[in-house]
Amino acid sequence: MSQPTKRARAAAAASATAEDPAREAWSLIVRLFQCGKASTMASCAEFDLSAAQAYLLQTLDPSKPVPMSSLAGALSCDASNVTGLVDKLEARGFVERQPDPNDRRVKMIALTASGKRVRAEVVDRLATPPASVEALSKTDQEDLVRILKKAVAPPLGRAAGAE
Amino acid sequence: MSQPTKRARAAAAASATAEDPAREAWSLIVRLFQCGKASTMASCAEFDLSAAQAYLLQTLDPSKPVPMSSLAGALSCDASNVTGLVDKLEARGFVERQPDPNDRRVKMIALTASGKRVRAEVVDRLATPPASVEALSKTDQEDLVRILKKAVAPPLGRAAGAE
DNA sequence: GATCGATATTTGAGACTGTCAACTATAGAC
DNA sequence: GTCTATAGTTGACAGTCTCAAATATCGATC
Repeated sequence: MSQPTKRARAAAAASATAEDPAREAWSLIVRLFQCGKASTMASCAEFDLSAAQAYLLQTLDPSKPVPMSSLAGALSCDASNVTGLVDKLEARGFVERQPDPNDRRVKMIALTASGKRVRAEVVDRLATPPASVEALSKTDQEDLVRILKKAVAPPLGRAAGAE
Repeated sequence: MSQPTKRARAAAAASATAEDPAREAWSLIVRLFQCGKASTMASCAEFDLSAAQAYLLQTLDPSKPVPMSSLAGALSCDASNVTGLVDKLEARGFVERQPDPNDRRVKMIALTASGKRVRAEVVDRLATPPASVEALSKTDQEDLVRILKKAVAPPLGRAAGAE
């Protein structure tokens, strides 16, 4: 802790620019997510779902089918990727492709009855936080929720107030 | 909101059990991370690195080589996976395998000079938060940092106070 | 110091994710 | 009707990741 040259530069980068709390917060969120990854994967495995499949399932609104293109948008991935994921979930009877009466090009993806059941379980299971989050004080947890709510976009169906 | 049966169950699961702030916080963190994923991938692409490669680079401590098994632990993935990632980074001259004088089985992964440079840039770039985080008030950002710091494990080298 | 069971790393096979480019079918405009 | 744009699918390919099997080395034991 004595040569400002290399040492300081490395330290500043390592701690992700301490002068900007937004950058630091983001780095911490990424790290936290990463440290929960193992448990997330394990949860998915319990349902014989890959992370991508589970996330797609989670993204679906049980009460409202969405076109595949919307899914591609929500998952920020290529449309052709969604085709493959839906194929697998459809093969297991969790989702089905429905025609859109207004546009015969689009296929609406809807959860089946069994899909809704599984989705509910998956969502519940994936919400299980790593121990380090559980260990925070109730106050910290509530503050976290309050702040994070401002920072996340609303899920697929809800357009900030619509229902 | 009238039939407690299906409706309530689905709603409770969908909002990630509002009664437990830890669960809700975790769900929000996952969502937030996901919404920053696209930008993260783009940042990695700028350096011609995959997300996994960038993350491995980021995990390395510029001042201290670590055995591959530690990396596997830190990335929570199989050791054989680390072999492949290190192969690619080594081919580009960012890391090198060094012998461990104490145990000839282990290979210590060290950043090269160019690897240290790239790592610093990558770390800096990946710390760039999505707009929604940037948009939070300074107070919220600082609270976030304060709380999140308690919830993340220290990085590879630092054993909670050692240096 | 030879042997045995554990550990670090590598290799190869195989599943899955994800991208791109090409294709089909349909929509909407002119 | 013809043209251009869009939704979804397909096939080729790169990358990640896991598992099981191999190799080298360690540490302890006889």
